Amino acid sequence: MSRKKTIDEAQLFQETEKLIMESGYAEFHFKALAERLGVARSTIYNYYPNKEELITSYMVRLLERAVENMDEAFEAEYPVKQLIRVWSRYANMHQMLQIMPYINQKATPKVEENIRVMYTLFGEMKNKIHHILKKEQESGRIREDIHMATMTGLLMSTVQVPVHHNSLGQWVDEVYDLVMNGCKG
Amino acid sequence: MSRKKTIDEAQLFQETEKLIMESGYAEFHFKALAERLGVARSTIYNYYPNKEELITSYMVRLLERAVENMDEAFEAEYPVKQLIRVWSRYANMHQMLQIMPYINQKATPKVEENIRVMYTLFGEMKNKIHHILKKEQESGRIREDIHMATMTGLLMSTVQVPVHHNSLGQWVDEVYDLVMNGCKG
DNA sequence: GATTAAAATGACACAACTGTCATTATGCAA
DNA sequence: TTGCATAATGACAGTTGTGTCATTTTAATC
Repeated sequence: MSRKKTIDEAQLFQETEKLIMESGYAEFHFKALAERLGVARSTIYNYYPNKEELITSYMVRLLERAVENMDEAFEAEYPVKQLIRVWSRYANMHQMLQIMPYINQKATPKVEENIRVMYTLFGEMKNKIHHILKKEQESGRIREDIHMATMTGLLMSTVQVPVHHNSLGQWVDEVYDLVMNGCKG
Repeated sequence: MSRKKTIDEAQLFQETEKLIMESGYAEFHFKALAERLGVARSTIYNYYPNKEELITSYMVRLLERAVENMDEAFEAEYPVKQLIRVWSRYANMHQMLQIMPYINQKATPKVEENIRVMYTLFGEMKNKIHHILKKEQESGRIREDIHMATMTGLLMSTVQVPVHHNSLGQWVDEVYDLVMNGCKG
């Protein structure tokens, strides 16, 4: 019964990410999005009432997946290395998250709700990293004379290190080596 | 002769930075800027023809100063530590630079020129870091088995590590320790 | 106090995105 | 094939920032 939909949420999310990655958040508006999807701008309003809800919904989904994937690190042989690997796999997520300050976070109640959920997920991520580092400290593989917050911060900042190698594996190897052993000759 | 100016470039730059730091680039427009400066919006057009030229001019000035200040690291006893110190001193500069993708870089020829200058200055910064690391390698204080680009990247990414301590000095101590010696227990 | 050069201002036309809604199109089912 | 539910659409009004310019204000000088 009734008419078929021409787009779905998956396409919406996909084009949202592509648009933002290619053109930045300033270029992210329903006019540009509609063009890429091949539908009229007003069609998108049947799916999301405004761009803030669309983008934050997408971010929540990204974060949820990332949080799930971090559990791999708990079971890995070298948890910290696995952490860096998972972390780097979500490099574009980090790029997406950087646009948060530019989002009108009070656009609608739903947007505020999404932002709250995102902060909760951030907290979970930090907790997981914290747990892993703590566990590594207890088994003596990580030093205990540096504030945990500084180590967590350094670990999380490694996603900003540009990938110069052909394979992500090499990047992970080098960064892990540096994080664990430092630059000292 | 003639009328006195009510604002100058210094005020313009100061309020520009404050506005962006407090409200983000999306809120940076001449209407908001004029309100903070206590002048009419059109007044600002007597100083800069558009916001892109204003913001990029300011960034060029910031970068120039940062590049100058990096020379301190060459003469310091612990060059890498000094590098981290100078680097961290310009934390708000890094925050400012993050808005670059949101600037309409083709707004006017002058904006394009400013962007070019900025890239040149970036190059200089990278060169200086490179030189310092190279020199440290030669004196055996830094290992040589990791790609220079990865080490430079890690060093530069440390500005993202949040400052948890009361004093910036403690932050520098810990980050330097981690960068040099790693997390290994 | 009149003159004048430079600065400040408000109004105007313009451009771009937003959100809504009445209308039109589609596809299934009776 | 007709009826109906749902999706898509285009047009419209509203909002906000942009850039210009004729006019007004200011202060130094004559």
